[in-house]
Amino acid sequence: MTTHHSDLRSMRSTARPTAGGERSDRVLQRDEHLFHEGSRLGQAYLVVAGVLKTYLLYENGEEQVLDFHLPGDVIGLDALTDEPSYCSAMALDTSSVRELELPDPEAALVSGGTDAALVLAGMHRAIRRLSRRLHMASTCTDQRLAGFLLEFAESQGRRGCSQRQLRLPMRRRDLACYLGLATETLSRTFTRLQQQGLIEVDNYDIVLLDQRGLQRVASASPCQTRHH
Amino acid sequence: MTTHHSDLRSMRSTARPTAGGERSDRVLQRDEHLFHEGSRLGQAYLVVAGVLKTYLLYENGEEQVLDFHLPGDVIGLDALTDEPSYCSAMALDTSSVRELELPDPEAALVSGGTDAALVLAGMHRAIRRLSRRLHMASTCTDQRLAGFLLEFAESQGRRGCSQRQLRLPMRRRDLACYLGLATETLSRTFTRLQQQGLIEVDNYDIVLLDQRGLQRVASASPCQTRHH
DNA sequence: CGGTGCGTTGAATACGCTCAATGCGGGTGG
DNA sequence: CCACCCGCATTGAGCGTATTCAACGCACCG
Repeated sequence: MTTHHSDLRSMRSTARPTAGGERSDRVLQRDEHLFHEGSRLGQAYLVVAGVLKTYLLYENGEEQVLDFHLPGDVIGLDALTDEPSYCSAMALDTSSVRELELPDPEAALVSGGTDAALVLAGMHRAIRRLSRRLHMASTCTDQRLAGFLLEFAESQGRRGCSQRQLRLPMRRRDLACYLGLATETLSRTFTRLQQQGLIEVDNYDIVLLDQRGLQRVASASPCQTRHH
Repeated sequence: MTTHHSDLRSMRSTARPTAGGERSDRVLQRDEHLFHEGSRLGQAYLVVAGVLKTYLLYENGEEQVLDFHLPGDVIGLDALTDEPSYCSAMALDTSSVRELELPDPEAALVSGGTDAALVLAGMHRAIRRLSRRLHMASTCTDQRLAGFLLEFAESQGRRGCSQRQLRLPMRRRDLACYLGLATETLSRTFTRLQQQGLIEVDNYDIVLLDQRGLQRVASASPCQTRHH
């Protein structure tokens, strides 16, 4: 989970020394990965020396750095959920990390369908979502709105409603604050998508005319903007 | 914690029905708050009808909407950590929510210094940090870099190092990806802050000359940009 | 009928991005 | 030891996009 700037003090108390003394540290060379997105961790890591970054890579090659990790930080709280890691970790310089034994309570807590596991999974999902939105925040407006509409449609689908016809439950101002835009810009973006024949806008009622087209817009690389 | 689009299915299993049958739903009018930032929750809420937003308000009056919550969503997983809620929740329209009893295991799990509580607190912090960065992502470059430098200085302080003289452990490209900028823009921003006498830049070595000035830049309102 | 809230549209500006060139240090090989 | 290259940071010019400020349209309501 990439706990940000956790201090040693708090983790020491949770780290359970391996029977028989200190576990040896693992050394990473510059540009070497500690783990990759999607891998199953099994344990967290304490950064002992050096510096690492956790990051996400997107389809179009863009990279979103999530955090930098300096000595004393802990990486990979992910490991506590039974989900695969949602990000990659790479050493920016020669570094050294120590594996942390996960304390027993979590081991029990994480596996199976315990209540706590559900909560952890929920927070895990929230972090993944926020990371994705952090990246979306530096894309062009069409991309952001298209992405939102698709996601909203999907959530409507999960509720058993139409995935094509949407009724937005929020005012423009709130949606603008959600997407990080000025309301005027949001408005213009709606009409632009409409002019491209991707959606039909009638105030709060939106029809997704071309779902595939929206997908394309939502995941376009930055420079594809200028062809029209 | 604002669990995003958790479905009913998974939460029903964790909700413990109050002894003696259904708890009555609480109805919120449009623009009415369910809870405010900083308040202690004690329980989570299931959205039954209507729509709510969770959001953060910043010093300068800007608002960052974190999420919209539709029927079936759960708000306030925050309640599981013993931290006060880090965001506010407001009804965007007449809405109805149901209080969820927290299952016993968490009650025990959350209180005191259990290991699990540490982990939850860590994830909680991560979510708060990401939310903040999400908002920073739509501010001007000076603000973003100033904010980063101050935060980095503080983290250095916690490690017992100088809070004035920094040695950045990452390349420009990584920092740019972290801040959501082009490396050229980041470079220009460094020199701009230097020209303003706020910092001194020598490759990876940065000196914070005017910490208060940086604070001011970091938390400026959007239109304060154009006075110089 | 005149307010008020909200969404849209228009014009001008500012800001960050792209592409290209330059600077600079640290390697490597002749 | 020097020449050259390579990676990386910086600087410059031009451009595109989002923002700001302003006006207008429209529905709702007193």
